[in-house]
Amino acid sequence: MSTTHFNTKERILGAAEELFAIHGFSGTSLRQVTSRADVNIAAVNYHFGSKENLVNEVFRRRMDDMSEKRLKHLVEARQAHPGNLEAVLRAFIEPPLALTLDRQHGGAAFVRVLARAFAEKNDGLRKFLSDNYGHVLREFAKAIAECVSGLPKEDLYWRLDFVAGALTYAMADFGLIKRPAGTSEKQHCEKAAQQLVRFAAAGLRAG
Amino acid sequence: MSTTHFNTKERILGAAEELFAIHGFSGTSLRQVTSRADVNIAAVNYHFGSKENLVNEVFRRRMDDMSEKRLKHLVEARQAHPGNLEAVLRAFIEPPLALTLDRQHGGAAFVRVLARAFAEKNDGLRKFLSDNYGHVLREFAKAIAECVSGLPKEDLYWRLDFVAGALTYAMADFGLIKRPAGTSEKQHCEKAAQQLVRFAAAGLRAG
DNA sequence: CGGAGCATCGAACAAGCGTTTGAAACGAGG
DNA sequence: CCTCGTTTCAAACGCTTGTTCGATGCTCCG
Repeated sequence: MSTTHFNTKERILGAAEELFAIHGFSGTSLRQVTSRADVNIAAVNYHFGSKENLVNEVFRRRMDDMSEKRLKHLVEARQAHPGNLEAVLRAFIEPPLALTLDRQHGGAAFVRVLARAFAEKNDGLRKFLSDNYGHVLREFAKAIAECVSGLPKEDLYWRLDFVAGALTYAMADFGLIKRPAGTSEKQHCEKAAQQLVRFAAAGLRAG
Repeated sequence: MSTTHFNTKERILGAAEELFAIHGFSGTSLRQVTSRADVNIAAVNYHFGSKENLVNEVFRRRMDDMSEKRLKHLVEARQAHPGNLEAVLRAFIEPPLALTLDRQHGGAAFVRVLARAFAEKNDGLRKFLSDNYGHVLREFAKAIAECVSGLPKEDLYWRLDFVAGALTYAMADFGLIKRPAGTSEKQHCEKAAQQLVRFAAAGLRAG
């Protein structure tokens, strides 16, 4: 069998993801991982070869899925609402934010792992991400440029970075905003997406 | 004497700051720190008591200064340009961005340490920051509310988080933007500030 | 000179780290 | 039934971690 939650490999990936989100990569020991996964310590090196390799696999498992979703949404958005900036931004913002809700499959933990990956000056990891998923960002840059006519390329790149930063913050719920008691997690996530789309659209259109 | 770069305590703080920026808190060993500071390993626990305490001191040394600068700029901005959103944003954005230039005193390293602090789920550290410097953020929230009339409090807080996220990203130069070959570091920093102020102002004013 | 007090030193501590080992358990196919 | 390849296991590997220790050097004051 391949991807049930009950084989050793998947259990290790899940536990590692959760612990990396909380304590960081170097702050998480393999013994913590294997203990949470209820698995022998030697299983990590048997299945993944090394700790560094485990880190990479934790990323690959989610990033592939997320990038695919983003690009699919982008295509749909450009067909359904040609030239509409908000639609493009939703395609960029909603897939990662939706992961926040995916508590069952551990997606919630992954968004923090992702945020952390950018803070860590881990060059190997950053190169891995840039090499494998950089084309997604470039695709969105093109789409946005078509929606905001007359925006110089330099300004566009600056603002795309700002949007990415704001998104990262929102995903990892750093900051001031905490989910109010009355609202569900789903509502909170939709609120975040809606707020960010409005903010980012206005920022990208700035004169 | 108190704050020269040549006594043991300051050398440790400086080395720790640089290494924390590169390898993170748990990724940096005290032996790396003391080796770079050219100091005996026991000096850390003698002067700071523990590694955790050293981390806090690394923050306190810079944050006090930065918060003071931000609030001072804010007061000046409100006097010189009452009701002007861009002026308020400059007071918020420029002090941390200016640290990027302060390579001589290690400020450049600190901005990365700061970015990392938010990614690390280190609750002790986050509480420390929120307790000691939360009032600064609240002060800016008030000032911005006065500049953008009719903006609901909820929207304001969301957008403040987005600005903070974008700023963090810009400071640590994650993202796409890299300094072009022809421009000085100072020019690049001013460009970042100008771009971010324009972007954030438009975002905050979004209808 | 002599002792007090602070700072620094090399050396050691127990604990935890990532990784490796060799043997035991397992299910499938001859 | 027995063997083969795969997976899991307890135990140990050598090494690094944060921290502590007692001794040594230093400076200042009586």
